[in-house]
Amino acid sequence: MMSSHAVQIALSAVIICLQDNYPAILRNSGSDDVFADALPFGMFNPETHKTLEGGLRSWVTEKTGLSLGYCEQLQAFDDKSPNKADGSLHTVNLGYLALSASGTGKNTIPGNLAASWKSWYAFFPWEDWRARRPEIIDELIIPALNKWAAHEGAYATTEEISPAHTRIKQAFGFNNNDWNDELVVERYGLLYEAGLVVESIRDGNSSHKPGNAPLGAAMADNGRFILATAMASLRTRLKVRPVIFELMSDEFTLTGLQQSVESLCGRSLHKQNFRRQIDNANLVEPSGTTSQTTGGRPAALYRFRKQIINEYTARGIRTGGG
Amino acid sequence: MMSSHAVQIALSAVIICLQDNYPAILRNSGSDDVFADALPFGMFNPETHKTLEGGLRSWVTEKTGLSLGYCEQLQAFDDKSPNKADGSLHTVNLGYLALSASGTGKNTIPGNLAASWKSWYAFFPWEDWRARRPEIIDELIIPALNKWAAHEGAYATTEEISPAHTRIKQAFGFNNNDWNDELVVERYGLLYEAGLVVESIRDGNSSHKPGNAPLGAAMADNGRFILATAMASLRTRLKVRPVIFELMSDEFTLTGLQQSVESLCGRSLHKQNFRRQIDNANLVEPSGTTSQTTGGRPAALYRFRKQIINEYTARGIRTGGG
DNA sequence: TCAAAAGTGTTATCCTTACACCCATGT
DNA sequence: ACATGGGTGTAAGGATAACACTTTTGA
Repeated sequence: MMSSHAVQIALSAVIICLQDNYPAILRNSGSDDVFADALPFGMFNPETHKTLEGGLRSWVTEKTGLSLGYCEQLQAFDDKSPNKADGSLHTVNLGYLALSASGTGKNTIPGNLAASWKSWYAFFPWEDWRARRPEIIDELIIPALNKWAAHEGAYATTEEISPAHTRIKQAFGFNNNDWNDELVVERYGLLYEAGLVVESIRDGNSSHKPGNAPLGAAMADNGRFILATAMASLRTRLKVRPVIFELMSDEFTLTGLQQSVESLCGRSLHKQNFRRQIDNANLVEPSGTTSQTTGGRPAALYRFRKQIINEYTARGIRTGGG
Repeated sequence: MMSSHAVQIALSAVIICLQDNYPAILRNSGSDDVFADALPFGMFNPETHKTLEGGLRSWVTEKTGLSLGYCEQLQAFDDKSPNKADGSLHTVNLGYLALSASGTGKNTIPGNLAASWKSWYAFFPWEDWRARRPEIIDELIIPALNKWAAHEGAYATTEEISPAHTRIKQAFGFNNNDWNDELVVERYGLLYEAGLVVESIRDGNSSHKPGNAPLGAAMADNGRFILATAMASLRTRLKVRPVIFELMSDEFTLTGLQQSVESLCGRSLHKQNFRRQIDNANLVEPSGTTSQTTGGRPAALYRFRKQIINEYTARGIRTGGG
């Protein structure tokens, strides 16, 4: 007899690698509709998998051939999709963040798979501030959110700012200079609640008029929410642990390192200060060789000083300011 | 037919409140052996519970009568206990951290329950540095760990420090001054691996000779590991978000606030700098009244400025230095 | 009057931020 | 020569860490 507590656990993976100028995630593209993109996942099998993370690693290797380095559990996510009536088990989504290092062929996946890399900014265009404050924010997002908040916060007094407006300001910044790159989940959550992303309409959250502009590419199930969590986690982690090197090739230029960090946190950084940070933290050492492929003066190549882990708990990279 | 992927999810809660001078957790004390203390939990029921956190809140309210404030999912934990052969479902433990505010009667739980509060330092005596560096570290822990590491790291060259020794130094501090209060999991993990806590012997991790001194009170299953995760999370969170006020009464003195923070991070803080922190951060406002119960000069009472959340993303409390 | 705890003022130091400038290579 | 990107030095500002000292109560 089936216990009323029986569920199954889907181990969903946000697998990230760095491509030319943006972080990319591995996604399955099965169907043909707007929800075509889905996070790859495998079911946890308690009989064959000793641990949850072990289960994840085993299906990733099996299905994609990628060998994962850094791997971190994100959270267990509620399945918000309506219950299937076919008696199949309720599924709980356990999200993981995994990093795949750059390097010759390391990120290639077999051609026969319906999986491929896609820029994470395709799903979150408002998160990329490297060139400028994205137009989509002022042209579409803020007006639509304010409209929603005005409706939502009708009960707020005129003196106090409504809770909804507060959330908007916190998430998207009070002014141009206080954008917080870590609030990815808060921002997506607002857009979802306000009915501005396609997933929100799909899930029957239709008490709000759907915006007619699609804000970023959608994903199946709660894939985009899990991705938002992964982005936030990585952007946070980056600043306190040297995880960036899990994504780099063995050798890299300082500018290359800086661009990688920038692509992850979606902001451009101050060159000199970035270099001093790296220098002070003793995170890298020169490999002795140079790269001539950068266009101007040849750049010295560096590698990660793995020994730093033996010296003290290695810190990450500060990205404050610009 | 039972799917091979079927599991059940136990929602385990680390419920924390502040008692006189230490943080306390709610624990069930059922049996009579060393593993008597267990984290309270309830099974997730997908038919009645809409969400995972909802499921947790509902059984906590039902069984304990406590109304939870802040609640945060920690992680899904592997069940390390050997599989039962009785065909019952494999259980995955989903850990939560929940805070219960102080105040008249707010933390009282019905007398008919086999649950009660217990200092978290009973389980982790080496984590309380408020009075001094705990003797247990130098008298028992470090010698035992070094013995284990010497055995473990036999392959290390004489020039390089062995990985095991590195982990010990990182977790317990290179010297007296660089204790990192957030590394609770790393420290417990080391003790577990080295066979120095009773749980490690119980779980059959007996390749190492068991130490004959019990290091802290044990817990059933992986309860102590989950508790370690909760402590680490709270100590980290404390410094970036104003969660401390979820544990305080409505009104408090600055010294009371400081002692609460100290009890959580297990370190004593510099009074003047603590006050300046609080002042600069605009976290509290005077209530206008004073408390005469503190022994010396009456102390002004303060309350949390809830509006701060409307002004910007409120920060937490720095605890760096001493 | 003295112990005990509350509360204030000031200074040295370091890290962050920002600016201005020089160097080596390809075209 | 000049454009392009690599690389360095130095100064202003703010937060942190540490210091010494005064005030108000109860016993």
